[in-house]
Amino acid sequence: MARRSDHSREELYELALDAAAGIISKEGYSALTARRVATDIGYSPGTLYNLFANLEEMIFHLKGRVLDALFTALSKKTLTGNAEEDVMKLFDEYLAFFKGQPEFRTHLFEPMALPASDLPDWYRQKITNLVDILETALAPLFPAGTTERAKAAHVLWAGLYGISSLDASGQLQLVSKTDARNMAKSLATNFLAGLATDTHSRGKK
Amino acid sequence: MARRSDHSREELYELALDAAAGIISKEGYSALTARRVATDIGYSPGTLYNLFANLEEMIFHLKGRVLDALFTALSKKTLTGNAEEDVMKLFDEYLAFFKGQPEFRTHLFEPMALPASDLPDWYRQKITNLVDILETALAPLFPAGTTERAKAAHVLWAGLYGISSLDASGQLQLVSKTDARNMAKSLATNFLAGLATDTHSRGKK
DNA sequence: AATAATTATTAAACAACGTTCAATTATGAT
DNA sequence: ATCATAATTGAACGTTGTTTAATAATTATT
Repeated sequence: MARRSDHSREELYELALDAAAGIISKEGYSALTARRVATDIGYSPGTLYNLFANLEEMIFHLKGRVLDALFTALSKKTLTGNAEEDVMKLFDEYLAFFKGQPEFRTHLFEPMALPASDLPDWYRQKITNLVDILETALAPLFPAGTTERAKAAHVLWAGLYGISSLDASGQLQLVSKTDARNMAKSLATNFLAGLATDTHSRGKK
Repeated sequence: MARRSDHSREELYELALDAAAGIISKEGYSALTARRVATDIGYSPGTLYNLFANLEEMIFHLKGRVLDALFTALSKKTLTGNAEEDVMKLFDEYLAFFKGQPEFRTHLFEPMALPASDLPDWYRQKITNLVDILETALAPLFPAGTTERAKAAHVLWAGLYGISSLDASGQLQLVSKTDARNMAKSLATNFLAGLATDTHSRGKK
């Protein structure tokens, strides 16, 4: 019942998130409890409440970490200038990132069940950064900074999110034999081909 | 501490799911507890465990109900034979279905966090039925029963799921001003246009 | 250097949760 | 009428998230 100073506040923060991630990947999301994290880092549950407002906030910060890690993975990819090829490159990396870690995909990559206005700026920014990578891959197809480009990036982002979501939950294999990569490729190819026809011929309907 | 027979097993089942849905829509998902449902239907918590193995299973059945309701809503739409128009009709109905009920979309339309092989057949069937509606709308574009048609339906389904997911969590408004319907339209239009080019010209790469 | 203020840490407690179970009583079968 | 079966319950168990008063280490002030 005393002060310790074995770790700084920042160290404690990292320690807690490390422990939380380890628990989830080794024993599943349901094993993640405040007491368990506290035990694993050698502190009492109360200490966690000095770092985070509550468990939910701790998990929220863990989600932030996942966004960071995905950003790092996607950033490593070098783009060729061929939009379709580059989009597919990013799609592949995205799917690979979560492969073998369905627990992370299922529980740490979901949107919050909260009004978006309550999302802190640092979290919004992490998402924006991710979508921006995709938008960059679309640069060859659009003049810079157009709303069309942003919109296309968002549709691709949301579409891939959906594919990855159904894949992680095993729902893809329910109905079709098509795997996630196959579907992602179909999305990228056809959506981009469709964009091309839009740009060229304006007299559709 | 006695037997009652005020309601049959089936009535009790419906009563419980009614109560659960009411609690969620009125007070949010976090208010949904076994004790609360029991209180609302005038039984003790133990009775719920005579109906369902556990709370999770009860929620699972509630999810089945949501799938049924969505199926009913989508089935009412009459298709015109114009694929793009019909797909958009279905997309609109889908988005409208969850509008104003984000709690349902967020918590009762998520894939399970379980191995797909554990999903009971009745649940798989409900999902299949939904995707089949979408596949029907693609009939004008493909010979019946082709894997291409099924695949296209699944990509559209997953894509819409992603859009609706990010929308429900408010993440769409985070980065762009494009709303869900707008994005759904972009997905439908461009993906279908892309499909058309695929069918016609086979000499891409 | 001594004292005061602040901060980190903890053990213990609280209320609420999911779930189980022995006891009890109504129903259905013999 | 009797027996078996099934439904219902209250009470209990273990666990959870969270709060709090007490305690001791650090930091600030003099």
